[in-house]
Amino acid sequence: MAAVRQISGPCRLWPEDNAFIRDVLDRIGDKWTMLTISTLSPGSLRYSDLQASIPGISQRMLTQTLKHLEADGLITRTAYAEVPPRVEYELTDLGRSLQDAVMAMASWAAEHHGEIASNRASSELTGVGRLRAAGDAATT
Amino acid sequence: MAAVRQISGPCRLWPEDNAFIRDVLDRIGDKWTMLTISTLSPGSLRYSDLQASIPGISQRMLTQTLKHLEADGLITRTAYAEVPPRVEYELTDLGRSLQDAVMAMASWAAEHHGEIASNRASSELTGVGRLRAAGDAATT
DNA sequence: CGGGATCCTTCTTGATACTG
DNA sequence: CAGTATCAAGAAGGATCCCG
Repeated sequence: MAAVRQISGPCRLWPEDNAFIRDVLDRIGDKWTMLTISTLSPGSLRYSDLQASIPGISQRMLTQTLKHLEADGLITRTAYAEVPPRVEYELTDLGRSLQDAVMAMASWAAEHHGEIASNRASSELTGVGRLRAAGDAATT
Repeated sequence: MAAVRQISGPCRLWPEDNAFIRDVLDRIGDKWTMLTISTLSPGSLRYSDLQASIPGISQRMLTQTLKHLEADGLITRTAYAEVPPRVEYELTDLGRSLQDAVMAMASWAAEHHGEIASNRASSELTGVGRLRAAGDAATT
């Protein structure tokens, strides 16, 4: 019922139902989630492999991200009761379907991050998008 | 030079350059940014229109988001020195190029948020992706 | 090896009040 | 109308220590 109803307007995508976008975004829009998904794209990986593949992540965030993804049904967690504990994580079909979107974002990021960087540098100089006025006065 | 170099591997997308992704993601991965971009998709809008179109946003976040987007060169800000101040925001070409990626995410979200929701509900019951053990154990 | 539980610091965000 | 300036609450994240 609350689906993507057909809007008669021009290009109006999400009427007033921004809700579900924010909901989904709050999960997969997070950087670690994105990186985790992309890292799992090639195939299943173990906890330590993931941690190694995602440089800046802490085990706290990795664990949390992994659990969220598992709870959302985007990945599966398989624990092998071996002597040296081994746990493998793998994308589910649902998770794989997200890959495309993630790739789109990633590709865009790869293609334009240079442009964005220079834009930011410029506005930094011209003071265009200047913000940070509040709390900046911590001259104490 | 740090672009999407061709990797010879299987599906390896981002070598060890997760950096730029996180960088871009930190800006456009944010929910307000996504919503703002999508809201501006149809065409230019004024500040108040944007605020009205994005229900939960506070003027602080709207202003901040708008400035970030402007600084990144994703939108343009045009102020008309009229008696009732009027400022219009519009996507730039760069901003429009992001639309696709945003749409991809949005579409995916629209298509699967229901599925995700039920998955989450299930794991909530089965305790699969259960986290929040800390402080939760007030069962003493 | 794979986490679970904690502590503590920083960043983010919302509510509010004021201005050109 | 279109922001700007502050403040305080809360969430997010990192570093640690510990266990099975």
